Amino acid sequence: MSRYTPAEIEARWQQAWEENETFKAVRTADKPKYYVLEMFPYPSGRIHMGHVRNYTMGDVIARYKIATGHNVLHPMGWDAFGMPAENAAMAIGGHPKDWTYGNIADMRGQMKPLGLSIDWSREFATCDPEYYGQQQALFLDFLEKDLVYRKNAVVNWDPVDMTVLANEQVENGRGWRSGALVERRELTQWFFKISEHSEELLSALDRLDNWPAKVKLMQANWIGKSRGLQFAFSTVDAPDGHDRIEVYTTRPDTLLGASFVGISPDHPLAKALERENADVAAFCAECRTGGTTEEAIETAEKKGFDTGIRVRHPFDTAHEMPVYIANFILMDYGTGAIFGCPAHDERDFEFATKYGLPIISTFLPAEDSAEELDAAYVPPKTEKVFYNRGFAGAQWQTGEQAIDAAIDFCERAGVGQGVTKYRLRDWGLSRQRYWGCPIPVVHCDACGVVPEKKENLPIELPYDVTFDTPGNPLDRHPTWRDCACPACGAPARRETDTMDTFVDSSWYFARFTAPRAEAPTNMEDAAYWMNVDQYIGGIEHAILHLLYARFFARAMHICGHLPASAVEPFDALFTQGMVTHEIYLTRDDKGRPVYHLPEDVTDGKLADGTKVEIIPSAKMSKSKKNVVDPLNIISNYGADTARWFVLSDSPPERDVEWTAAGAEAAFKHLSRVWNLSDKIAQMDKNAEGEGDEDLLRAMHKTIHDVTMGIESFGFNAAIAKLYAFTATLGKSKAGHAAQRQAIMTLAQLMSPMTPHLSEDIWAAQGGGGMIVNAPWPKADEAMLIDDTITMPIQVNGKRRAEINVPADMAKEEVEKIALAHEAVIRTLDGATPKKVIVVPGRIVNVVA
RNA sequence: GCGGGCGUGAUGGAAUGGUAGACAUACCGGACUUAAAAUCCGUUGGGGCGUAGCCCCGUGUGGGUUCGAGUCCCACCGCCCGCACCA
Repeated sequence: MSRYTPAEIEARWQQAWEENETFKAVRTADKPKYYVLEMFPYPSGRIHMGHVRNYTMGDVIARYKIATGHNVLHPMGWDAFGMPAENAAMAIGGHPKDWTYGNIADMRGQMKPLGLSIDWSREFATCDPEYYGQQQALFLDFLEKDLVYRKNAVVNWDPVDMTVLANEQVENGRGWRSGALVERRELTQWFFKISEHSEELLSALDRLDNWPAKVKLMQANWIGKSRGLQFAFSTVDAPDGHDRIEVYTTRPDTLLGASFVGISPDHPLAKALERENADVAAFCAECRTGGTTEEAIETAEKKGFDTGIRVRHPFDTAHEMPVYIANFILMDYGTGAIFGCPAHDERDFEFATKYGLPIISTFLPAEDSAEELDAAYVPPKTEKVFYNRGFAGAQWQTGEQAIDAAIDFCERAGVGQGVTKYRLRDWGLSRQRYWGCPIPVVHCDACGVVPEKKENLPIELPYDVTFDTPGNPLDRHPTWRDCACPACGAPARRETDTMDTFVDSSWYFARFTAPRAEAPTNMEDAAYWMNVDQYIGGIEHAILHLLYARFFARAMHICGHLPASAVEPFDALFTQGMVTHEIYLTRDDKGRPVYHLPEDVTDGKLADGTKVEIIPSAKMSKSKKNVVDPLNIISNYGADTARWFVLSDSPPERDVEWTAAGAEAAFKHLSRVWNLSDKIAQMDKNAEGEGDEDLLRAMHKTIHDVTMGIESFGFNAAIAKLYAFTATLGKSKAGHAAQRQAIMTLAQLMSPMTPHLSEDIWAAQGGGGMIVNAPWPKADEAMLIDDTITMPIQVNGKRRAEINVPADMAKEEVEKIALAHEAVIRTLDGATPKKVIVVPGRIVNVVA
């Protein structure tokens, strides 16, 4: 008897697919198209189990769609610009370009043995000049259509290394290399006008029926549409030009409870005061340390500085309130100034308590509630409360009603107007780094900022740069910056900032439809292949990447690079979970953890018998030594085993824990299937047997269940059905013809997950051609219906018995049989049933 | 701090509001073997009783809706993801 030898089988079929160009995406009129895309990888140099899981899921869909008669586009590329390449150059020397392309070659070599159905002829990397040159062309088109502009924005500044830091490079408010306290500093930067599209990006979410609800909700909250009142306080004793402070509030119903005004340290008034008052300057400088992330700002201790300036309450000019500079107010949202109502906002309450400010309620839980509060009273906006200081007179109403009433009242009183605002900010794309797409503009002393001419694209990165000092090597390069002004021809300077890598990943899906086109896209190809029918990636991209890509598709349409039908580029989205692994650790004499590799641990012990602590289900990370290399799994068990396992144990949207035992079990199962096929192939071709009908019924049910499983991303459930059917087939005594039909169908149903094994079985059974080209099996509806069914019988919701009845039995008949059941009579104990609920084909519930 | 998600046996998980624990792992038992491995078969949520059977409890905690809740609603606890310069 022969054995299952994946190494030999997999190499053979991969070669066959390649020779036949099986996965080359072609446009033909006779078939519908299907575009399946997994979020392309960053070329770190090693593939990991997360990649295997991501690409296997896409591959299952791609192969299933090939089998169901589609022209499938399933491409692969590399998100190749970014900081790690520069970090590597700083840490170990070498050049980011060499490092990146070396990693791409390595990873391609590691990916090919997985047997993915990828059209490799479309491969590109975002650091290819052919790609980023087209991206520069897009930038120039965006500039022409007024979709991009320049303004000041803050960055993290490391005062020791004299360089801009990414948020990731700021650790606890300090630079990761220098350890210096990070400061916020303003630079002039390029911005995409994404916020102009806020309403459209928000309302279009409703049409994305095949996106996870949670992603749409996160995007909607991120865009953050709100209705509120914008008005001004008039100031007392403020510097010239600051006689008003504009404020935006979503809770104008609390305006009569205002007790202070807060402004951002970056507010124009704060800046004016800073220039003339050393104490203010010191406070603002303190506020500007510690990184630019919203998280850092909002979790920092709330601090305020009383400017001594007062404002008059618009509805009671005798009521003067202090103006504080406060570190938790963001200049980017609203007007950069707020009024504080401590009674109905927890943060304001904390602030007022700290600085001894009055706490004035505008509504209370009840008419006779005490006005003194020991905490902010913040009920849901839909709850009815009693307004003791409302604008529509004292009365009961919900917050929602009161807000509308307040806006209305204020507008009529001439205090501001109702406005709609969005939290979404414009997308800053400038990066002060080398390894990115150069921004194709020139700075000329006479002409100002001038776009580069399209015929000069791509503006290529120079190769001769060094990374021995922090900062952007393009700034230090002796000649690269020097150029002629495209407008006047005078000597000018090239912009040295490069683009955010999110720009690269915001249109690569469109480029895949015509990767060698002389323009960013070819409209014919884009019209045929777009949209991406199924996009698959991690939930961590739920907001930024997906929002930017949606904006880019709109912008590309405006510039004529995508059809109108492609402004929502991803028809269906699936967010998959991570691959995790246990962490094994012991403690050193100071109690610090010492991590151990999985292969050094047996039965929870090290070789010397020391017991290890086990942390279950942790994200794979090199420093925790819990990384499993897919290449080891492939060389031990084959790609089909790795693919089968990552799909089998957990639902795709959840994390899956990699276990050695699970991988072993997957391999055993595939061996079992292979042996089963081998046994059937050796059977007498004319052999008759028993139970052909039962086997074929089980087969058709399996076809149905697995098809549903694949279509609904229930891969783990589909695999459970395949396990069960394998067991059924293994035990079957059916004749050769039925068994052959069963094993070939099993191979087909498994083929999206285990394509090599399936091809081999197909060939061994004389299937003819390759299984990858065979049409997907169809379940015979007549074979799915059972004549009799088992119905559980509940008494008061608890299961007490079950009965076997014909599937089409009338309700009354079922009820009669149920009530006559011995266990039901016993449980009722003489009581008369009040009601009997019969759910046909499902369940009977007797209510006593 | 803000936004989103998740929580079911020893473990990963299954379950259109309708028999909780499919399928797999692990454990235990059996067959085969001189033995082991491999392979095959079987048992296994917890507790109890008069043990061919029956009863009670059970899906993070506490409430609620329903004939019926793992599933829907509210509150709490724990963990995970994102927070605009990580990709």
